Amino acid sequence: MKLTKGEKTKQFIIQEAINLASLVGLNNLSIGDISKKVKMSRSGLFAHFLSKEQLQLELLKHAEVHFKKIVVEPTEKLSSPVEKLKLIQELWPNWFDRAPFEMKGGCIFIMAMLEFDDKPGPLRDALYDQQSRLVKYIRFLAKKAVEKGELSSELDPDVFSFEFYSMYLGYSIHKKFLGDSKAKQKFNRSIDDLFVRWKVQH
Amino acid sequence: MKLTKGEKTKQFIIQEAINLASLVGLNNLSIGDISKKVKMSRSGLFAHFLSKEQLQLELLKHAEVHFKKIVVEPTEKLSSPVEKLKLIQELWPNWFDRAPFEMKGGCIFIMAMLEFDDKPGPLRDALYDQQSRLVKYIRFLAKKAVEKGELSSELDPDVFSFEFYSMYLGYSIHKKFLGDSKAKQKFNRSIDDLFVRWKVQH
DNA sequence: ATATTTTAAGAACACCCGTGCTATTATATA
DNA sequence: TATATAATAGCACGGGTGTTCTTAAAATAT
Repeated sequence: MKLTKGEKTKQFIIQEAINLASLVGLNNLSIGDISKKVKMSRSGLFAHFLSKEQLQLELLKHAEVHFKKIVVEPTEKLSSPVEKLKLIQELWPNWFDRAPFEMKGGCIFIMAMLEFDDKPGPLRDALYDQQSRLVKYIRFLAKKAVEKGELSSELDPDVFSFEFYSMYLGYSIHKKFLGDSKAKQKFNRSIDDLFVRWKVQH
Repeated sequence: MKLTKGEKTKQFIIQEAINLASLVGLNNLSIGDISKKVKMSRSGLFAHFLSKEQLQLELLKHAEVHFKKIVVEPTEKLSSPVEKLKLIQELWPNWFDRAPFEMKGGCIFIMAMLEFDDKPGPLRDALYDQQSRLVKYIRFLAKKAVEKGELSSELDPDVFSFEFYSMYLGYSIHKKFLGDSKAKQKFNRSIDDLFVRWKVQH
């Protein structure tokens, strides 16, 4: 399939904009800043999108597509729920490093959640949708693992997904803001422990 | 001690501004918005601060003072490290509800960390300072608890504080953004479990 | 009651914002 | 290669930004 020039530059804009958004947030992102980055006029860039909100939405969708591709879809080849969860554990931190766009500022979703939690609209809806789906998926896997006897029947899948998700948040903050070089190590220790704790006794 | 009129309105400004900042973030906070809220002119309000950055710093400091008063200082009366940690567990979620200012948007520190993690300056420094001190305090208590034999000697205080802090982050996101009404319950289940896990066997 | 200092408002500053309109240039198609 | 279409730039708009300076009013001290 051949991309028209417009489509090509649009993709380029999106990649650069995502990088910028991971630094300043989706909301603080300004069309002027992006246009400087891609060396276009504000109006020329703007013509690719119907509005700023539309631009933000496209960035979010674009990031989501790659998030799925990088951390969720690989798990579909595995049959064991626990193995799936362990693959997520491996792929989730630094997932953005494997994406075709840069994300120097860290995970764009976390910042976006805080930016939009008091700002109703299509952006918050889309973000809520994808993040709650992710949490639900983790919970689903935990539940399946219990059913299959891979994890203890005393495990509450709701609490499991809460802890798993929390650890990722903690990892992000520790690594990015607190500058903790052992953040990933601690993340893995904590998740590993989560599995050990709820392992069925043999 | 008698407050001059200027000091009184300044305090009022700070309270209203913190409330606003918890909704939109410290960075997106605009002097125009605050002035509308307190029904003053932009310049009249501005005169109370040397710059916007100074205003942001004062908001951060003000919030910190009350955070300490509400969740840290009460623990100083207790002698047992584990009891101190359990009191933090109780006071940390919704600490802002007990503060003299409103914080409708949730914990201001979490949002600020994400806003400023790529923005070097005095604000990031102050924030880094207070948050890392908090993590260190939790780690210190965990270490003391191990030394006193209240927690297992196999516990790594570094991982303990990582998990404790992560759970608070998870609690905030689950409650505020994901609208999880059981967020606090899950937070407590997880922290309780943290203590059970590392309890010394009797 | 008067003098002085503090507090607030008003207007103006240069700058950035998202967006619409118009003209020009580059591309794709015949 | 000529023509139709798509992509981009330029300009202008109303409005918001932090900040400064000048001026009037209000609070405080004498």
